[in-house]
Amino acid sequence: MIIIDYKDTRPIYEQIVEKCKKLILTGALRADEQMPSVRSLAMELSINPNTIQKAYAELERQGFTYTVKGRGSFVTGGDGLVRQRREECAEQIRALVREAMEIGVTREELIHMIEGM
Amino acid sequence: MIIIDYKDTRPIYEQIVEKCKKLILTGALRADEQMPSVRSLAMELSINPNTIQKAYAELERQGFTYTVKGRGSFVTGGDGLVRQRREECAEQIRALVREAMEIGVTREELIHMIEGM
DNA sequence: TAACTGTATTATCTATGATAGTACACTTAG
DNA sequence: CTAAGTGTACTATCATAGATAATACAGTTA
Repeated sequence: MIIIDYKDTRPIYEQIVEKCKKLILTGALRADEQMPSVRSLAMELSINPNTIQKAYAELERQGFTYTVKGRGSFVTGGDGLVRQRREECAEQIRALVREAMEIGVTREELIHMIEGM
Repeated sequence: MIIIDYKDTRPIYEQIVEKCKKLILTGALRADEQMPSVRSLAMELSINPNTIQKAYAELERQGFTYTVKGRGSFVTGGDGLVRQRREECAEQIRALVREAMEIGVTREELIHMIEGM
């Protein structure tokens, strides 16, 4: 289920891309499963089809989906995406940890925080 | 030193706010130290003074600086800011860790990663 | 064939960011 | 006191990105 947050400053198509990526990575949308059609999703979210198309084009560009003209958009198979996302996650965490350390947070505090989750 | 990245999609004033916050939190700009004047910084970065003013207003709104009319803008003292930023950092890390775990990364892997930094 | 897919194009509207120019009140060095 | 420096406020204008609107076309499939 996709919900648009109109208070969010980020553009709608970007929110859709991010939400779809999460659904795919968590397995909510399975490999080779068909994505909702451009028009139906636009109708469902009460937004313009062009906005959905922009989101879908970006998803395909990033390798999360593939499209067959006349048939629809489908979720890319394989776990390469998950591995890729893991690396991205790791890099983001590293960057934040670096920043935290710069202002005096210790390794121990961070580890303790993660252990307590 | 502040450098504007024109490839960055974020607005200039936002980049300036973020950079100043980092300089303050890391101690590069010390408490009660005077910030560059709106006009001089605008000149230095070759951008409009209004853009600097917008960034400075935001910095003050977030409590990072205080201003005295006719004198200038100054860095806020105290370590309340650092504590606040620590909390923000922690929350961001928690969110990322949650996401990482959703796609199968284990606590142990994360902790090992941090220990190795 | 009809109804569905994705894709492409053009035009328009809106909001945001940035610029430009000016003005005013305050502080301070001279 | 004056001049030059501060922050602040305001209006107008421009550029761009995001979103909408309305069509149109090619491919697929029941």
